Amino acid sequence: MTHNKLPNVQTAALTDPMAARLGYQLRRVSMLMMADTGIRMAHTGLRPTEATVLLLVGANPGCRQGNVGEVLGIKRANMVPLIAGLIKKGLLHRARADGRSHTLTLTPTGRAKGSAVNRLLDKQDAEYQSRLGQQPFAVLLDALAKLRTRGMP
Amino acid sequence: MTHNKLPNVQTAALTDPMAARLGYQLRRVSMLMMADTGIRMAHTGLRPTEATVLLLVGANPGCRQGNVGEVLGIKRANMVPLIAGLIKKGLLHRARADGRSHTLTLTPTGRAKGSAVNRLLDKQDAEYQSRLGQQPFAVLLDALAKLRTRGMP
DNA sequence: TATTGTTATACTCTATAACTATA
DNA sequence: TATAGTTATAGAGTATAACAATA
Repeated sequence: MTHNKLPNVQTAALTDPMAARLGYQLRRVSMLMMADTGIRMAHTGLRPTEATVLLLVGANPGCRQGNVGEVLGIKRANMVPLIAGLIKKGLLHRARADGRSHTLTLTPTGRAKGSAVNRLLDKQDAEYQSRLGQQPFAVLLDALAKLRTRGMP
Repeated sequence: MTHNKLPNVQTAALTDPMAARLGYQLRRVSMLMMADTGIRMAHTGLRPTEATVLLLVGANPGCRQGNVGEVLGIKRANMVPLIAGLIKKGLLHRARADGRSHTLTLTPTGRAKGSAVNRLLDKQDAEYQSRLGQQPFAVLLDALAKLRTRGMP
């Protein structure tokens, strides 16, 4: 055989010591799926994080801004530009609850976007579920929920 | 009852429409676990990303820089400061393979750090496994592997 | 011409500390 | 005094485009 290319340390597939690491695999898959979500919702003009805020406010009209951040794990300081952006896009309406707290509601446009996002996520989850199989998909979601509640330190 | 605090829309626990969304839960859990990993390895002076590079090089002495990035999903451009940092810390040794490619190996110090990181990750995974149960833990890892290979678009 | 590493730069999301004003 | 929102700023990680040197 001429041009026999024996695998050497340079060209061989590397052994991946992370393959069995839960944290690493969670991160890689999470990033892949997040990127996929981002592409799927690009036409809405929303990024994944903005979309979650939109959906949460849609499900809880009149909720307070700080409460949204609490539920989504977004720090108060980081909520400010996020909310401002959604208001600027005409998707969110902010009103004073009392002198220091704000109340959030979707505008009609925001509700429409929210529905579009929900349909899109339904489709995405359906695709992933059919890839994994219904039962492993359910086990996966259940395991993730357990890891969130039965407290990470 | 004086001071009867009836739950209202402001103080009530919000309904979370993301609860059943795979992508969202993956992201939240991934971030929690990543942060936990970061805390556990803080004393090594390494961040999680640096640690993965260290472990991969440790398992594949003499591998090329670009190949490491490929396996870990890190772009070439972002590998540069990452590798430079590890060399500066005395953990990594870089040599020329040919005029354009570099070869990476761990220094003795790097090997020691790698072992420490591996022990630490073993412990972490063991803890999470005992929280979830052995079987769901295995199903979880398997599902994640499937989601990575049976290609995300 | 394609590959390897590099530079420069921008973007997303997150983290921290300090400030204002209200309760 | 504690809370809600805000400002400013830093950081980690990622992404893209363009370049030099080499194969």
